[in-house]
Amino acid sequence: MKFLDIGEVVAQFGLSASTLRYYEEIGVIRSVARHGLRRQYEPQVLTQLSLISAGKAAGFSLEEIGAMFGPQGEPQLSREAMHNKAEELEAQIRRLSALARTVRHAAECQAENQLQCPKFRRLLRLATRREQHNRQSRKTTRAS
Amino acid sequence: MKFLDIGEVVAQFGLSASTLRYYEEIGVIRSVARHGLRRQYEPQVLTQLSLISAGKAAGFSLEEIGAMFGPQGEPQLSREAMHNKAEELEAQIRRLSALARTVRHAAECQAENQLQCPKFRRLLRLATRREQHNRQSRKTTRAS
DNA sequence: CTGCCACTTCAAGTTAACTTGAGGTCAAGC
DNA sequence: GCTTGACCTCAAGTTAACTTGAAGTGGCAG
Repeated sequence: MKFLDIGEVVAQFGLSASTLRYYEEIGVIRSVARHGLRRQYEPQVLTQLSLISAGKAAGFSLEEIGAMFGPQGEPQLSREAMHNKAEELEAQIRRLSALARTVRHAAECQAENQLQCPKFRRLLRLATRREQHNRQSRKTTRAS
Repeated sequence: MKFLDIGEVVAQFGLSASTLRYYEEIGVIRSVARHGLRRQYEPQVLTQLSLISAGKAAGFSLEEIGAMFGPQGEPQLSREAMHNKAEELEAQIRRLSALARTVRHAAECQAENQLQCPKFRRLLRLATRREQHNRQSRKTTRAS
């Protein structure tokens, strides 16, 4: 088994070394050994970092993401939990799609002020509907 | 013209009063008058808050969002800028869709450890591709 | 006219997600 | 065997986005 030095992970994935150490400190990734002082990572960690980065882009906090992995770094979610996550993602996608349509319309709309355009307002209402239950209301600490 | 008290905005939109004051302080919304000490908002502000909340859900910072409004609170983006925003949103949507598909697959996949499943890894690579140019690399301050 | 209470300001605190800096370690190449 | 440089630790700093708390103000119901 060939392990990866932190520098190799940095080179291959593009996050800074301090970020990787931070991720390890809060438990979202782990190193499997030391070479002298130096952390050694399994090549798997690159896949895991992809997962983390995708999760972050989807609006999950590192804490939430960390909870999705088992002690050995394997994704550990029940089928039901995963279906739930997929639901959340799809809801988020619907909202973003509505927003994208809204922005497209605004770009083409003739009204000099978009807030006056009824179609814009209707689209906007759609884009914002049912947002209460997502990142916004949880903890109210930052949202997104 | 009927103006809204901060409490009415809170009641109708669901953000806290301190958040509204904060938004005003950093310039993403504005109040148009005072009644005694009390801020008075135009009803328009509700639409604007929808826009802000949608933008946040899409991963824009309040600073970026603030830059999308003119001094009177009207959305002020060139057609080109709006098309660009729409592109960004659609790229984000594609990534989220790939992620959602990945999660769905993981939920149904028979492999006991998803990281071993080749389809999962391929989906994951798709979900993460070309992510460099988004929120991640800007300022590196928080990402997501 | 009095009191209440929904607002106000301003300073300081909080949380997540990192970064920075100072000072230390150690394997590998010369 | 010495130096070098890539790593290490630990504490403290930073930024965005808010929240909290203390102390004050003023319209309006009674």
